[in-house]
Order: sequence, then structure tokens, then C-alpha cells
Amino acid sequence: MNRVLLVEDDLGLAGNILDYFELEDMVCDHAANGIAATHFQQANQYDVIVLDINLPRMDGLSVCEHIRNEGDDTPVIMLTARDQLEDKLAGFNKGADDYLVKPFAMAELVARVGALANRRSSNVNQLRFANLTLTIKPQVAEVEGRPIKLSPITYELLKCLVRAQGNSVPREKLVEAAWGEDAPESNALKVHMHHLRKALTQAKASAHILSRPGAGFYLTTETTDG
Amino acid sequence: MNRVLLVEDDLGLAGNILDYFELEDMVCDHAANGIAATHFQQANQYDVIVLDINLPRMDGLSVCEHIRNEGDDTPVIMLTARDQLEDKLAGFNKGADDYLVKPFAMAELVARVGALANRRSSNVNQLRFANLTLTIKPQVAEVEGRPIKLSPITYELLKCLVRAQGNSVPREKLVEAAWGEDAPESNALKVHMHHLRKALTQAKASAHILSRPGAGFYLTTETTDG
DNA sequence: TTATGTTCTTAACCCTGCCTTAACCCCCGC
DNA sequence: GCGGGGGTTAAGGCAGGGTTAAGAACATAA
Repeated sequence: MNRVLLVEDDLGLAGNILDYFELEDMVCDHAANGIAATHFQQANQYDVIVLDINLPRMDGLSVCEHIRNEGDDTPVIMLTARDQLEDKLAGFNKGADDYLVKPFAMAELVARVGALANRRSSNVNQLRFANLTLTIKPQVAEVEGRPIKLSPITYELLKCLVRAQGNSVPREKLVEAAWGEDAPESNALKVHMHHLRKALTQAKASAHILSRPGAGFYLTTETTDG
Repeated sequence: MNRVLLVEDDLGLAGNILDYFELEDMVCDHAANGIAATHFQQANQYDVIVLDINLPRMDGLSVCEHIRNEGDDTPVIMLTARDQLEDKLAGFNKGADDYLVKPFAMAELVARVGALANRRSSNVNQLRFANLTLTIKPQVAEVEGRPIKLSPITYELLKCLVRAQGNSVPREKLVEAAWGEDAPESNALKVHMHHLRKALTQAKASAHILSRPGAGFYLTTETTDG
């Protein structure tokens, strides 16, 4: 869910935008002039500010400049009918992050707001299996939110296994994933596999690693003890 | 100085852009097809990727999707002649941060690249993290209003870390921030890092610096006591 | 000019954690 | 009993990061 501040004096347009944002699960405050905008910005923290340039009491460029001088670096999208190059450059110059010319499609505004908002909430690619979660960047593994300490190589192995989602992965593939071309020529894989298993049980992961003799390893949630 | 990857198969246009970027003090690599782009992206770290959609071998949307799956969240600007709404939405959907329709003014491209790189935070005069505050002009660092004595280099390092807001900053980026092109060839960074840490704890800052082995340093407020 | 202090660089050293290696163990089929 | 596929454990080496101290470079003030 994103928190947005909309600064727009055209109440009709503002209403449209507010309705549209609501459908997209965004929480939105609305200011109809520049002074009000600075008050909102000082009182709250937003993910994005959508800022019209032609405003009563204090124009959008000044608002943007003002909040930047305050030390606030919330992403700002300028919204205006002026499409001349120098207008746009002026906007970026005052510290805007994007500049959208009216008229625009609502879907595009939403897409741009999303792009600016998501950049800071570092939502990156995640892999899942059972109750474990791998984050690619930064390289972190978690089980139910609690981080597991993994070395680079064991992390690589686990990533490979999780990608296979329970299908068995041949030894060569694991070796390739962990070392690339030049693999060590001893039982290093066995050792790292052992470390990985220990780490998983220690972290109380509901997944564990089994081996299909002669064919490789796979993840499972079955308990299979007995 | 910003590092940019330009992916564009029209060599004439690419040349123009490269010339223009050079004037703006940007260091630019150029890939003429999608596969080459992914190789560049894996081998280097960029501040922004400028990505044409119509490319030989692998189209821009796929390139963008691919680098996002790699866990790389470098800002991407899509560059294309297609101006239909659904084209734009497709771009944002694949993880693009901006979408610019050809033909465009060079100055606008540069402005947008700057906005995505680090222009936003360089427009700001105050940076904050936990209870510490950096003022850019004049160069002052404070914790809860009390100034911390920092040398120019340690100040630069801290600024870089605070800008990242807890995300990890690779060593090269810190070196670049502190020294620019000609870095000293010893363990100077380690030493300055040490001074910085000492200064922070001495000033009772609630933030401290941790290292992610092999990947760089980051700020945190965690107490990490056992 | 000398004296003083700050900052930056270099080098040596320590410490920790990771990776590899090499044993050894267990189980099973022959 | 023996051999092979796995599993387990411990020892050693190496690299990355952290620490400390000494000297060079630089600026400022007397």
C-alpha cells in the first residue's frame, strides 16, 4: 500500500485521480494549493508526491524546491499542461523525479507513481519453498522471517534447490551453480550439503534435503521419518 | 560522475546520445543488442540503464525482465517510438522506472537520467539517518544537534552511506565518492572506515556501520548484541 | 621561516570465517 | 568381507575485514 500526496487545484481532476488511486489501493491526501501542500508534507511521510505546477498561493516549482531544502527527498512527479522543453527542465532542476504532461492516461500516472514508490521499498525478487524465503539481493535466506546464516556457497546451493521446487537437481548442476566452471576435486559438495542441512534443521525449516542415489538432491516437506 | 549503460541498435542515434552524455560528464557503455546488454549488466555496475525496446537478439522488455530477475534494481529508462498506453504499461510492468517516447530532446533524456541516478538526493541539503543529520552546505555532521568532527574524506564516506539509507554500498562506490578517479592503492578505505566508526560511537550515534562480506558496507540502527 | 596540528597514506599485524581436503563412518548389495 | 554411494567430522590454509602506529603532506599561526 502506497501513501500519496496529491497537490492539484482543479477539483474535478483531483477527484478523478483520487477515485482512481483508491481503486489501486493507494492512500491519498489532497492539497489544493501550495502552502497547504508544504503543511501536509511536513506533517506526514509519503511514498510519492504528485504535484501540479499551476497552483494558487505558491506554485509547484517553489513547493518542490522548498521540500528539497527541508531535507525531504520524497519522489515528486510534476503534473502540468506545459509541455515545452524548458518547462520540463525547470521541473527536474527543482528536484522533481518525473514530469507528466496533461492530458494523460490515469493508468500511466498510476504506473509512474508505482515505479517511483517501489524504488525505495526495495521489493526485489524472492524465491519460496515451504516456510523458507530466499531474497536475491541482498543475499539473504529466511524461515518465517528469521534470517538463516548461510555462506555464499551454501546460499547458492539452496537457491538452486529452491528454484527446482522439489524436483531433483543433479550433482553437476549444483556444482555448476556454486563454483561455475572450475569446481574443486574432492567431496566439497558433500560437505557444503551437510552444512546446508544443518543450517536448515537448526532454523527449523519445514523443508529438508533428500538425495536420490545416483541422480542428485531435492527439497521436500515430507517428514518421512519412521 | 554517473555511469550509464546505453542499449540502442540504431548506431546513429547511439552516437548522438554518447556524444551528448560525454559533455554531461557521464561515463557510458554501449550495447547494440539485448544479449550484449545482459553481459554488460552482469559485468558492471551502472547508475542508470537506457534501454531501447526494439533490439536484435533479445528485445528490451525481456532484457529488463531478465535483469530484474537477477536481483539487479538499477534504474531503467525505456526508450522507444511506440507511444501507445499499453506499450508504456508493459514497460513499467517489466520493472522499468521511466518511459521516454522517440523522438525526444537530448536535454530531457539527460534530465531524466539525472533524476533517476542520484540527482534527487543531491538536490537535498540535509540528509538523515537515525539520529544523525548531514548538512551538505556547509559540510557538517550532527547527532541530535551536536556536531561531530569529521575529516573531509570520512564526511564523504558517511554521506554516501546515508544516501543509501541502509542499503549496502559497494567498496568501489565509496572509493569513487571519496577520491574520484585516482584512489590510493592501499587499505586507505579500511582505515577511514575505522575512523568513521570510531567517530560515530564516540558521538553516541544510534546508527553504526556493518559490512556485508564481499559486497560492501551499510548503515543500520540494530544493536546486534547477543 | 619555524612550529604546531590535522589529515591522509602506507604498512604491518591480528582475527575471524569460509573453503578445501582428507580422513573416517554407515548402510547396502554382492 | 568388500566396494561404493552417501554422510560426518576435524584440521589447515587463505582471504577479507579490522586495528594500530608511523611517517608524509598540508595548512595554519607565530
